[in-house]
Amino acid sequence: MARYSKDYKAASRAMIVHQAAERFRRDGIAAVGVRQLMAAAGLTHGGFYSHFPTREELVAEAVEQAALSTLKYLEEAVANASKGDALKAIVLTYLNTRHLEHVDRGCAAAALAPEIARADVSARMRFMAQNDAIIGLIADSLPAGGDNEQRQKIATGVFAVLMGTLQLARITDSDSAAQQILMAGQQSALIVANSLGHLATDLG
Amino acid sequence: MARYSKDYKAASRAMIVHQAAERFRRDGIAAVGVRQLMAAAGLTHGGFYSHFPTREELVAEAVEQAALSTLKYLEEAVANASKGDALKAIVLTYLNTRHLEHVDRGCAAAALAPEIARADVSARMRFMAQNDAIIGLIADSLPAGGDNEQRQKIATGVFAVLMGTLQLARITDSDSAAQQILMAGQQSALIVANSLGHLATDLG
DNA sequence: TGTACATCAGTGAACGCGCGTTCACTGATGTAC
DNA sequence: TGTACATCAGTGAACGCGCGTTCACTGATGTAC
Repeated sequence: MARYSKDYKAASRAMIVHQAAERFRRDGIAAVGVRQLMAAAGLTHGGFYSHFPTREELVAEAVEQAALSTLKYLEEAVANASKGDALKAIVLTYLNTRHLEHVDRGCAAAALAPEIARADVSARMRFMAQNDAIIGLIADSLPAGGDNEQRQKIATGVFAVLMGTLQLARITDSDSAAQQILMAGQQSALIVANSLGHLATDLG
Repeated sequence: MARYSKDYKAASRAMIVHQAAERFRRDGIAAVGVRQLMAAAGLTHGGFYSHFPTREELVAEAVEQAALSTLKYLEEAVANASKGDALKAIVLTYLNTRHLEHVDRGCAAAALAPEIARADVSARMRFMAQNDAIIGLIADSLPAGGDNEQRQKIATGVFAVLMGTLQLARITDSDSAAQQILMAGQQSALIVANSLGHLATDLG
């Protein structure tokens, strides 16, 4: 691409965001510096501030993009699933060995949720917009039943199981323990999803 | 306490671990330096290495202690609950506004799971031992039914909902949205717990 | 087409700062006689 | 009881290093004529 073509700088910027989205998920947001990131994008660090006003702004953008790519990945899984199997497709796409092992390409929430909670308000809001879309996709994939509010609650619960399960499985040192955790999460996610239409459990 | 009494140095060490357990949860493990930690414990940084061989060793110990204190807190909630309400007590103790707001005193998994997954093997194993005890407490609090293996799976799923829900609720900028997430998590956790004895949902 | 100049994406030295870790030291407390 | 010495928890300067950020500069590409 020509250095002065309309898209040249945009491509550099996209590369920086792409590398950040991967490395933040792999190493943690706090552990990745501007220099390493620019080097990973094939650039030197000095140019960073012609693309982003601050490192924080890149964090917001990278986290948003990471969440967006998980949304797209799950949408694809749903599109490829046979009718009625959308939810099962989401659960098995999210809770499997490949996703367990590829933190850097996986769900931003699973890799970074507590760190995102400590980020500035703009990063949190941009992340949440994408993550709410994921929860919306889950809501649309639930079995029939319930009003919109109830479906939203159940979808939120399903996502919490998925994310929490993946995080737990990533902490263990044993492959077999990780597999057992993944299977527990699969079962629990489907239990929550299939509860729609049963009597709601009341905390009374 | 006398400077040369048997417990003097042990008390300093305990103070360092205590401060680390709080600050790691509040700010993230990577964001807390040895100097700030020693200052918070009322000491200067040079003495750190007469207590711990490396910062990593403190991380392992602080994370273990943080998880242990959550275990004790939940055990107390169970002990104070009327018979048959143990699980409900755990869910309402874990998913409430107080816990949401007090990251520094709360569940280590909810505050740090992805960072713990990146820590060295000793930290991960020591954390997991305590966290498995929490899951064991949940298993013991489930309604009757199921074999041990099934109860363990369900307890793992319940914990994943609890942890995942708290993390999601902490990301939002809005109190009311956080409350809605907490309520969704409460409902989902109880749905998973009460599934014991129903027909297991199969992934077939 | 060839030359002069403007543009601007990217470079790399430099800023002050905090990191994890080491180490010679201080000085209060303990023990020996 | 008083003095001399040993112990050792804690101190703070110093090490090399990477951080986020700034800025004067480079040099390839573009435009004007």
